[in-house]
Amino acid sequence: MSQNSSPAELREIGLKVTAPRIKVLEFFQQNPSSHYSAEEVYMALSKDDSDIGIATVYRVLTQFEQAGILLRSHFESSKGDSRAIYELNEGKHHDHLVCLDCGHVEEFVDPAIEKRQNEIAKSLGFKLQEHALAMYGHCQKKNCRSKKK
Amino acid sequence: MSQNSSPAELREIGLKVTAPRIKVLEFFQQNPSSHYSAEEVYMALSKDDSDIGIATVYRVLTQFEQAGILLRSHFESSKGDSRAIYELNEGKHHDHLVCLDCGHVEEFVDPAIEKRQNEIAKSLGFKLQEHALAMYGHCQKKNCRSKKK
DNA sequence: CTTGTTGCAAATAATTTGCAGGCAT
DNA sequence: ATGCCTGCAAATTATTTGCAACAAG
Repeated sequence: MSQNSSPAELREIGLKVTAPRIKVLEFFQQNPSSHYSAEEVYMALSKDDSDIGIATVYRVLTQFEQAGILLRSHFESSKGDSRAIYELNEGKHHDHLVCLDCGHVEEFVDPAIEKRQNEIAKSLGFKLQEHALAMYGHCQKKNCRSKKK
Repeated sequence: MSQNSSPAELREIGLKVTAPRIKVLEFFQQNPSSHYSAEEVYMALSKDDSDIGIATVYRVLTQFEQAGILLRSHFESSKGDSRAIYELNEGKHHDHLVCLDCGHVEEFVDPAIEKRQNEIAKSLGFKLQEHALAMYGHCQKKNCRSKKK
């Protein structure tokens, strides 16, 4: 049944059910709460089997983001790593804490911060629409640094 | 005297005092609390007078950022505007509130938010190093939208 | 069928780098 | 003098787009 959710979701959005779309959607559903760049999705799906072009991956990711299925972020610490990162949109808004060494991403929500943001925007005369808060630091996992490029 | 501060600062950093560097530094000093992309700095300096290459602008901006004279940020709302933005580093940390219509940038600092960030990082086992908080919304200035591209 | 979709290659956009000549010290 | 700098053009990186062949409904 979790298998069938893919085609259904796609139809609801008005997108034809094609192999590339199903593969991308399943990839994210199989790895919830994980963050991937277009290149990483492309690599993962390529190694798996058939031929799916990188351009198609970009197109599908964009369509999914516009449909609200995926969320796009950009994590840029001082040493700019300038590529978009996608994750499954599980409804609940959250911010990110990224490990500068291994790339591990923790998600979190803080009511106090959200509240202050709204107050600040209002006091400065802005109609707040969205925000992006990313914190960068060093995690303390044993396997940290493993992803270091 | 404010004129002489430029060459002095450059020497302290160990960079030779050259025309491009002086021009870029003065450009930012003449427009404090303003945010510019490499392209905008290049345009502004080109229109002014002599020939300074865009590559040199990028090199100088990078050097100034590494020297701590400038701060680099990336403002990316949903409709990704993917270019780096530089501003004079006036010592005091702050976050940004960007108008999605005219590009106007307001700076702010909120002790409550800073405090919560540290607490969150600690609770998740991270040694926090830096963070980037950008809020996006609509300002209410009369001349808003003028910068809309 | 008919229009949406895909892979490939070429095109963009932002930024970086190689190189030979110039300039600051 | 001499090594740091600069402009120009070519190279990179991330992402987008044109196009003809192809497949979903």
